[in-house]
Amino acid sequence: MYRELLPGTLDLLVLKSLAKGPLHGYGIGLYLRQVSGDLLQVGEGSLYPALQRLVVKGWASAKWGVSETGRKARFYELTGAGKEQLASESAEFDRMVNMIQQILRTA
Amino acid sequence: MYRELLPGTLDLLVLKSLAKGPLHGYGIGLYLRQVSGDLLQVGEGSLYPALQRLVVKGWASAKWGVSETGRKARFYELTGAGKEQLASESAEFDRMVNMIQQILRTA
DNA sequence: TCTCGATACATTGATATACGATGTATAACA
DNA sequence: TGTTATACATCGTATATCAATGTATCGAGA
Repeated sequence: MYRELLPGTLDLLVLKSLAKGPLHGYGIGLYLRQVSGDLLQVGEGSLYPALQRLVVKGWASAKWGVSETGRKARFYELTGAGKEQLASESAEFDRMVNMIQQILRTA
Repeated sequence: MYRELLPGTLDLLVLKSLAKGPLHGYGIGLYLRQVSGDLLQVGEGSLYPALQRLVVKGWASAKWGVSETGRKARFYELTGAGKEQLASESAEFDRMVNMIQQILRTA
């Protein structure tokens, strides 16, 4: 079983990470770790494939740049379609969760 | 992408379905469909493997019986470990969801 | 100056999951 | 008699996550 993460939610979390502006992969990992209070530690073997998926689907674009620390880094940025995807996938997630929690709470 | 179901939650939903008493596979499918207001339609190709998993892990036991309609049917029942699993997995799900929703709602 | 830790990229292989398609069989009912 | 609903199950495919591994660079401190 997958433990670290609720399966199927990684792409959504990455989309959200990019919502405030471009970030490189490593930065996304740090961001998620930070906003989750160290609960989420997304491995690179999960994160980079996820970023590839977003680019392939046209939800993010990637370009090389220089990180805050002066290092070469690949920056990912949400496209217009990516912003729409974030909104709809987020709503869908809430819908799913509400349904499941309702079932779990029925006596 | 998986659409019908939030991945990783099927076993939890099946455990919950069995919480009120023994059920056969077909009955679980009907139950989930009913309590979700027709939103959830778990296919048999998902459901039966899930039941096998629960049995293998010792969370459910299976025995042949006769259904309400007089048909031969395999009834699944929660074990003690299964009840514990339902409780802990349910709590874990809530924990995960809270974390994700908190992240999604940060400005 | 050399080494080490942190930063940053990425791939590979193992494992698990979900789903559509398919196949079997029986009971009830029209 | 045939059709629908019930009930079991498996197979192949697509997808996802994760652990492990590999490469390279930068800055700080020994």
